[in-house]
Amino acid sequence: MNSDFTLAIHSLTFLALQPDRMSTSDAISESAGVHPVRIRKVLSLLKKHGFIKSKEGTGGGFIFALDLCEVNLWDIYKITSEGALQPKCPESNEKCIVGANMQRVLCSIFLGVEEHMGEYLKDYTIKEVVDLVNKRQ
Amino acid sequence: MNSDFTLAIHSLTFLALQPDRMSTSDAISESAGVHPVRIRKVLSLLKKHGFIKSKEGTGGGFIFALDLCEVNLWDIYKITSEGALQPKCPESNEKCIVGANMQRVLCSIFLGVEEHMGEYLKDYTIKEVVDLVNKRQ
DNA sequence: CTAATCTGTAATGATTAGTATTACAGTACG
DNA sequence: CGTACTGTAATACTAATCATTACAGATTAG
Repeated sequence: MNSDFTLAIHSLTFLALQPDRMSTSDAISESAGVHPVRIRKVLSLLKKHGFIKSKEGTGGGFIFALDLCEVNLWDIYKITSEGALQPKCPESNEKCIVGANMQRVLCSIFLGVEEHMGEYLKDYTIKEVVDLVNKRQ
Repeated sequence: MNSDFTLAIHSLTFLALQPDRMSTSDAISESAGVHPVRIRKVLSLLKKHGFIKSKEGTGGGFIFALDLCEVNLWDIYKITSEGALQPKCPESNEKCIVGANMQRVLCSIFLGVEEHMGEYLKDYTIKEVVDLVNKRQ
């Protein structure tokens, strides 16, 4: 799994703590320790799904578009990393009963895992993450 | 995540269907569509944890050491891929409250996710996987 | 209107993770 | 002995991830 998921969480948490003004991709990228273009790519996704708004030009940047409680980690996972759990199986041998069926079986298992994980992630909203970040300063 | 986890499941399922004789790493690798050395590396792990036995030399190979119901997918995940969910965060900025705390928060969240996934995977034993593989031949 | 400051995105290059391959030592058997 | 295996290290290849460069478009300040 790439780190788009964690970068999205990082970005949203950052924005959550600056609710009154625009934050630039430079500021967020400095906080997260990655390249600004990378952050803009992630933010672009988040914008497309309506979690944040953006504004170009001087004084522009990004800002939260929803209430912190309305965005949970499962929403974020789905748009950044859905399907990432399943390791890609090489084409296995159709002549072997195991090879011929394993891929199907593994797919269904991993789908189940992801779904199950979803139930867990739904319980974490950005509000909760913000609270955790604030807890130990 | 690399595919050691799925290769381990594949190998064990293969062995489960050959309970009376040794299977070689070549046979398993052909079924799984990967290189024999790779399979031997995975099998080496499984052996170290007592799931299978091996024998060198002519007529040697690998064979299941336990009852199929005694091995569940969580056991296998733990020895092949524990911690693999967490994407590695780059060193973030200690001067920013988000950067300084996000890593700790994400770690605890991912630990929770993995633990939760464990509850799900514990319900799948190799026996169940074998049944699924046999279902549609 | 022009320069400065942003987002948006494509394209390229670097780095790292994952995998295949080679090589060879060690064990067992006939 | 020679053959057929496991066990493992070392190297090479490939694919995924990430950084960087480049530049077009939007917005604002002066």
